[in-house]
Amino acid sequence: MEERIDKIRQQLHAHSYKLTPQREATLRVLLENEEDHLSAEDVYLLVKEKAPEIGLATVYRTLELMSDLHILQKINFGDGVARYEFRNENAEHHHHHLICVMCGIVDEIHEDLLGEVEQAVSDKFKFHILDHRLSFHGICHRCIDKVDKNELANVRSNIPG
Amino acid sequence: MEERIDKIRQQLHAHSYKLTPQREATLRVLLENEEDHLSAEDVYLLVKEKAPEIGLATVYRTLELMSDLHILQKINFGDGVARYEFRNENAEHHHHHLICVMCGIVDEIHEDLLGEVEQAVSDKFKFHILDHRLSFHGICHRCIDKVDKNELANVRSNIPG
DNA sequence: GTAGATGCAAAACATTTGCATCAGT
DNA sequence: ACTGATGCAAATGTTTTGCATCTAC
Repeated sequence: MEERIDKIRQQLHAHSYKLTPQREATLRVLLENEEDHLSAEDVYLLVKEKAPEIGLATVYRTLELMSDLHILQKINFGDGVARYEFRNENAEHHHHHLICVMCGIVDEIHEDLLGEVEQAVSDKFKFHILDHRLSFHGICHRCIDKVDKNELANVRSNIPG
Repeated sequence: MEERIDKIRQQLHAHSYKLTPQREATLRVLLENEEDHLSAEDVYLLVKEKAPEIGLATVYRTLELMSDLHILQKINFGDGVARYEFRNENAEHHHHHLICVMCGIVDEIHEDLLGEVEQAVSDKFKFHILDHRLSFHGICHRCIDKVDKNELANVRSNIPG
């Protein structure tokens, strides 16, 4: 935790930005909830518990800055709010998501599934791929036993655009 | 074109909705621009040329209704606006997109690229897949010759969340 | 006539921006 | 003091909603 904060501090200083208390508090919230794909509003509410004077705009500006510096990745699951997660600087592309239409939980897949697919797309369409986005919408292992056939039609409508 | 309108009329009637002139005009705009992934605002401006009295809310309500009936698919490329395209009721899943970071054009891939990948994900994570979203961000064949190395760093920032 | 559909304006929502103030060097 | 960062409020942009009116059967 502390090493990661220190490393980000250095990255900020390298671009002559400061790691202010607000920025640090925001980053700590994200680090403590790394599994959760928080929205700006989520982060704001959690940061407010520790630093009640912080403003929503500062949270947005911090998230924006961290995204510009490639420390965070802004992601969009189609539900109308942006979410943020740490970038893995080793991975060439960002990872994939399993989104459960029953409980809404988002799991991550870190395997690179698309090597061959990218090659095929690149060849066939003469498209130079820089990155990709892949998500699966369905029912997670925690919910699969709770589902009956009648429900299936309804949960399908939880798949966003 | 007319057959497709007729078919949609029947689908609407089956749910006791009407194909009003406004809805028909909206659908015709979408049919005439099927390649273009129009936003609600885009549709509104185009419909207004034919039916100037139409309101933006009606366009939104029509797009929403068509999405509920699975006639349209609402999609989100992460640029802050929803876009709409016709669903292919034969295809099990929706198709994939190639998004050019230079010119912004969105091409479609209709091949099913993910059969094996889905099987692997399904087995490994015990996740029951209902649908997936896959998009590639990169440089299309029309732009590839225009790019030089200096630009590459800049266009990367056009990849959204 | 009744139920659904429309247009307009207002509201809602996420996000961004202007600006005066504040903090660290 | 200077530069960047903050908090607040106002502005923005997209989408939704309330409501009175209209339309089609």
